Amino acid sequence: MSRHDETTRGDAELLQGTLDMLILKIAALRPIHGYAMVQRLQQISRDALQIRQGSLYPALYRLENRGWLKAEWKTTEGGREAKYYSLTRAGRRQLDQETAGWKRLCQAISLILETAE
Amino acid sequence: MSRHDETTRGDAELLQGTLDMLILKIAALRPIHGYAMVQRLQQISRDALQIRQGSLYPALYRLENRGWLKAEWKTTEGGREAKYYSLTRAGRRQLDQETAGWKRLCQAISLILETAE
DNA sequence: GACGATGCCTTGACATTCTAGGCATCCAGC
DNA sequence: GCTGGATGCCTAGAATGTCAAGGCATCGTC
Repeated sequence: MSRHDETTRGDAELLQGTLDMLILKIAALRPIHGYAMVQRLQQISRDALQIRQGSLYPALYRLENRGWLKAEWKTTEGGREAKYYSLTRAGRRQLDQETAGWKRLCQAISLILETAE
Repeated sequence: MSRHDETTRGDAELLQGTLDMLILKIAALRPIHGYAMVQRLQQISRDALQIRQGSLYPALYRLENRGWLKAEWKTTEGGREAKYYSLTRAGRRQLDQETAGWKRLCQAISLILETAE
């Protein structure tokens, strides 16, 4: 996936506030570097989610700064240096909290959307 | 509900991008004025959603400007003048579209969150 | 040696939401 | 008659997060 792919279309935007949760979740599965996160998220969501690098890296920086992620340079299978992110204990808590909040909001919005009359 | 109630607590934030959809939905049920929207949304969502007036009114202005809502001054049951909003045809389309997008995103995020291993 | 994929990053614009106020009217209670 | 709360509208400014659009370096392949 080259840089040009990500600039071709503008749909598939995500909801502001969910990106952190998604990143934390992906990092919780196993340590992973940024570039791979994009692909993994896209793959799991069956192309419904398309995270931009311009959104991802600032978010990673933010999450690391808040102590929810920790980074470590390692070598990929491809033999390159990459920054692997994994969850801290606080990150785990944060993920749980955000997940709970997400579900609450989801339910609330469903209540609204399904109101007839 | 006075202004002071809404400044006392800071939780129950909503996701950026969902407010427009919620407003359109509420207005689709029946013409309604801004002040009542807040109460209605809170009531239907069982207090899970708390819309701030400072978010609401700019949003109403935005939606009206885009041709999705139309406003009309009428008298409330309480005998006051209030601005009643209702959906335009384009607003109806927009609501359907946003609802579909919301469901798609919801599903995508669920896929991520429910990924084990 | 050009091009695509892999990897990282930054800058600036943009939109949306929140904070924190303001204003006017009406009614109930003291 | 006055005060405070509820009903209704609105705004300015800050904070935040995302996006667009670039840049850089390395590697492999044609």
